[in-house]
Amino acid sequence: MAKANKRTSLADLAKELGLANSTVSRALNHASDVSDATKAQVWALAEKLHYQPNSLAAALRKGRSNVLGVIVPHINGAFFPAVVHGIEEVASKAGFNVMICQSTEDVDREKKHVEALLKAQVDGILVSMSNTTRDYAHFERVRSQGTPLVFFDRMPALPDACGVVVDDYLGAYQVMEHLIEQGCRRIAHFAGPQILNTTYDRFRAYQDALKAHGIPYREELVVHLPGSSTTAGMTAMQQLLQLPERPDAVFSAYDFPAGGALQLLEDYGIRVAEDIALVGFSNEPFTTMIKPRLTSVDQHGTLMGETAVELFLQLLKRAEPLSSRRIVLKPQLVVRDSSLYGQPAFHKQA
Amino acid sequence: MAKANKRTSLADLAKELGLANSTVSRALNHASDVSDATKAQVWALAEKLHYQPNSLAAALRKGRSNVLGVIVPHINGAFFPAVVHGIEEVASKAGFNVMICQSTEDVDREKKHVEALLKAQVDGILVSMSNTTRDYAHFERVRSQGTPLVFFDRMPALPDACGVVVDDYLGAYQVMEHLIEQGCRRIAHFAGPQILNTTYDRFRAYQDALKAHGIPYREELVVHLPGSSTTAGMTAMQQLLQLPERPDAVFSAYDFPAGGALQLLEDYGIRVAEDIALVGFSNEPFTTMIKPRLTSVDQHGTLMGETAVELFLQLLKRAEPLSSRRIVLKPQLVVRDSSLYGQPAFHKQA
DNA sequence: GAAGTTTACACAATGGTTTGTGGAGATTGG
DNA sequence: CCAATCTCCACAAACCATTGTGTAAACTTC
Repeated sequence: MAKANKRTSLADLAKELGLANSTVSRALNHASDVSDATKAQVWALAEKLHYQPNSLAAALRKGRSNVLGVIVPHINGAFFPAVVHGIEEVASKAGFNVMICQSTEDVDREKKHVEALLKAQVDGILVSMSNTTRDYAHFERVRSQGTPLVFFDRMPALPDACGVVVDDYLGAYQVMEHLIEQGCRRIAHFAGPQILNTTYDRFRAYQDALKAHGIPYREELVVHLPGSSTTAGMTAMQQLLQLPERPDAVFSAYDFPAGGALQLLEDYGIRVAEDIALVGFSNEPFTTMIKPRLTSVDQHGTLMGETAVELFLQLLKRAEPLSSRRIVLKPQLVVRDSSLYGQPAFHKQA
Repeated sequence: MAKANKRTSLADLAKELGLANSTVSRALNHASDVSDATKAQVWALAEKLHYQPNSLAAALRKGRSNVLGVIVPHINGAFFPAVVHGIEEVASKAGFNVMICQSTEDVDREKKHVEALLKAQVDGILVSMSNTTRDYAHFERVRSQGTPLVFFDRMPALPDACGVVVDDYLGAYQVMEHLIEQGCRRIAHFAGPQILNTTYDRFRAYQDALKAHGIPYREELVVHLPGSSTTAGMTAMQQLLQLPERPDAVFSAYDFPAGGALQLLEDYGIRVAEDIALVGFSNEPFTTMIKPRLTSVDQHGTLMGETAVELFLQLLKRAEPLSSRRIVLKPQLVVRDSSLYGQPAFHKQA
């Protein structure tokens, strides 16, 4: 009665049955070249001994681990969790395990995680870049090894990069057209880090939309946020309120700062929607809970995660030089009370 | 100029340098029994050839994968993402990769994920049970294999189960005492599934607190939620409003239903806080964004994740029969406007 | 009934690393 | 100068499953 903690291996089954390892393996897997009788024997014993195949050994031999690596900047807010949700859903269905890492917006940790995932022989890596990533050498390494690499949401400006993003430019442009349609003319912008394609595109759309509608671009109406927190939005709003002339709308690159601005405006007795329109970006759950409900842009996080995995699966099939594919999802402008300029937003009747 | 896509292995280094595999291995690892000169040689060549150790092979040989499996019911809301955040943080720091799975509240998927993780030779499993889990055979299997098993938040009623939970009973009891202190006497409860220790404890505390303060328990004031959504809370509130006598407080086992109730009450012109106190549970981000701000209970999700990993690391060290340890975190009642019964909650000045 | 095909399995190599053992050469001590 | 000790490294087994090849026996076919 020793420890006997050792898991039963395929070889144990073989020895017990007087078969060769290969026969047992074939009996358990593709199962050609082995009689139904022995198949039954093998399966019965496997069941009885609680045999569990060792994925590591199989992966080592087959050169395929069925593990998918994922690197996200963080797991805060609603967006990235939604993406992870979608990723896990589809990956799991396709027989893949998901290894998750967060870079915490730190390129060094991002690099380390890439290394660790490659060492773990993952079959592919899904990554949304940190906002401190400047060079892409660590990503090049992945591709040069032949490991499928799929970006999502935040992707580098490389011509041959695969990924799935949402059309931030379009989403932001729609926001702007909506605001202009509402009669807003002094539209302010809370900008995110310009190094990221996402927030950069939102800013670009802000500028282009102004231009297209003959509205002059005023630098003083753009506040670069230090983060995406509520308080960041409050101080940004405070800054705007100190201008000689108040903006009549604010388009924030994130939802939480918009929420902060909303709170601050309330404290100042300035009525959101009636006096100043407010729009966020991301469609966080709280946007439907607050008063007035916040107009925002949905990024389809779950769909993005699902699509990213499907793209990965495609890359995995073809051993070809990984044709660069970029899938662009359409964002959805969700108009709610906060952007209906000039109209009383509170107590709108059902 | 063939494909040459093959990654360079330890054996390649050995051959190139005319050394034995063992020497190269020792040079790269603990590095005793090998001269500094050859160590340098090995490292130099490893660098030059971009050698990346194959974790799978190492894990297979060492019987240790440095992978931690995590099973969560889902990745929605703020709580579970926070836990995952904490888990990844500490696990990563300890040199572990994290494999994440969601059961989607489906015990069958939970079982499959347990199987998959064991096959993947994970060094331990962290799990928060699905609400459809009735028997714990699949968990017993894990422990019988000697794989450390740590529950978090939702754990089974087994005497020898390890895990980290928050004291839901205490949190809920504090909610009740707070409400009673505010003068509430007809306190309603939105109850979660009674199969889960968490929501069961919240309900139990609700009952006990009433009893302790000589307030009769009224069955009609308890609504069992079909889910934890906003709409679930709205219909539950609607149901309560049809009672001959209105409750003067609602303690919801989740935040979102409380938010839904708040919206419904507003539609009916019933003032939250003034006319009816409202308390949720989980301290979702939206609780601070809405008006009135929602009183809630913080579950310290991130801390829970961190603690769970630390508990796992302890279990991993000792090969002993895994002493059952249950770590209980203190929840934090966060009193905000919505529960200040009788007081006007809106426009409270700063 | 001989030649050719199929069936069902065994043998052995393979994947990449770790680790116990052993041994040649260099060093030290008496 | 010989024995004892150390250094530094090689050899080979082990981890566990997969897979190409080889080979008996059973079967088909004319």
